[in-house]
Amino acid sequence: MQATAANDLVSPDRREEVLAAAAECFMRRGYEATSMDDVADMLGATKGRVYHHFRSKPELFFEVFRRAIFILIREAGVHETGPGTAADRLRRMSRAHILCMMETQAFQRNLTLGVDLYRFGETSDEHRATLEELMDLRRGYEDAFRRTFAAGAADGSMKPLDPSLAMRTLLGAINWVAVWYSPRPGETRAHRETLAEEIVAQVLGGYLA
Amino acid sequence: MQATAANDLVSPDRREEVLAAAAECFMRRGYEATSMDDVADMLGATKGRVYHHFRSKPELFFEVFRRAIFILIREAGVHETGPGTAADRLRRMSRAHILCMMETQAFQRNLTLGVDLYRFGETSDEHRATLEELMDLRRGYEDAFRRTFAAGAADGSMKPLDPSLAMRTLLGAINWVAVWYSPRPGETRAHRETLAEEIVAQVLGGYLA
DNA sequence: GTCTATAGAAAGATAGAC
DNA sequence: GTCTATCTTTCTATAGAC
Repeated sequence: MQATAANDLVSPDRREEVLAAAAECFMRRGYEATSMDDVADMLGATKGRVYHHFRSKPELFFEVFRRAIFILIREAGVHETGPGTAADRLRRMSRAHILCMMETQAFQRNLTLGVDLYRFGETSDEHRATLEELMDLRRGYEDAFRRTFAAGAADGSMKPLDPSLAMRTLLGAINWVAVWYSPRPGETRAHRETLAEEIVAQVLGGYLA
Repeated sequence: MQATAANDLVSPDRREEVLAAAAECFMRRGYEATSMDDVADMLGATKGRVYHHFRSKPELFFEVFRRAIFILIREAGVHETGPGTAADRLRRMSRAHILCMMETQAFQRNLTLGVDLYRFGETSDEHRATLEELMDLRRGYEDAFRRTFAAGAADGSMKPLDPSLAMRTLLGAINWVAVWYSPRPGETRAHRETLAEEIVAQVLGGYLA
């Protein structure tokens, strides 16, 4: 169908714009404090446009969340398999994770918010199912770090620490980048990569054998 | 005045109850998602009680925030001065910080929320001044870690790393405890201390000379 | 010091024009 | 596909009884 083909080209981009605006708003003000009007304002539009692409505010948030975790899996998670020792692989995973925190900050900050919603939120059955699915995605991503810590203990490249605890302290340190980082004017990718390397060097030092 | 003396004994406790309930609510649902009715419900009371002790919702939040940072300064910040090398002092500071994250979790989670409010929030002049003051308190606390990293480079007990970056990665790792930690039934102080020691051992490893 | 009742503002969501 | 107008609910905050 030609109409569908056209939509595949045009509609996703418009939808994408709404999504990016929502991520930015959620990051700035938080999920609850962000109104649908805020998202629309950021686009220079009105609510009508937002509601045309997303049924409700929770669904808008879920899409932002899903996007954030997909980016992490694609950019960092993939390095779980690769050459070298477990320590080498963990270094590549951490480096990529940090760059994601810096370059898709608006999306990534929402991962933390999502956890809160999940742990304490009173949501409908439908939304709860979606949250469950999203949390599974996040857990799966975290498992890659857990497994790599275990692999490091096995291949001798890393200290034999509790893999779950190590995963949490490592992810804490590098997730926090999304909290304090803000790009300097004129900053290049090379600057961010240098910064990421420094952080990795500091953080991973404690886990290496 | 006897009335005042009585208030000094009674009123603060009632106020304290409201404060603790607010911290708990803010942690569970976040600041914006928490209504004054939610806080009252947690007390088995109505809004009237909350508004009797706190003029507005922001002021309630500010008090929670202030309490959180005071606890950190009192419990962890004080260890900046003490015996041993800078590494020894940083160990004691981190250990105490982690225990605060576990034992006053409800209060501590709000420190992160406060940062968001400050970075992007559109607040009144009065509230902005208060936020400025609270952020100075937080900055001052962070400076203790920064200074101790610098002292560690000077006395040779720690690697000569960028103190600001090291402070951020360390605090990221140990702040994250408040995000993932949840107390097990029957857990004792001794359990938490053991856990805190493990985390400190893992995290500080990378910074030691 | 706490409650009930309510005013006033803001937000999520929908209907229908264009 | 986007806008205007509006319905409905929810929330902050206050007034006044007890």
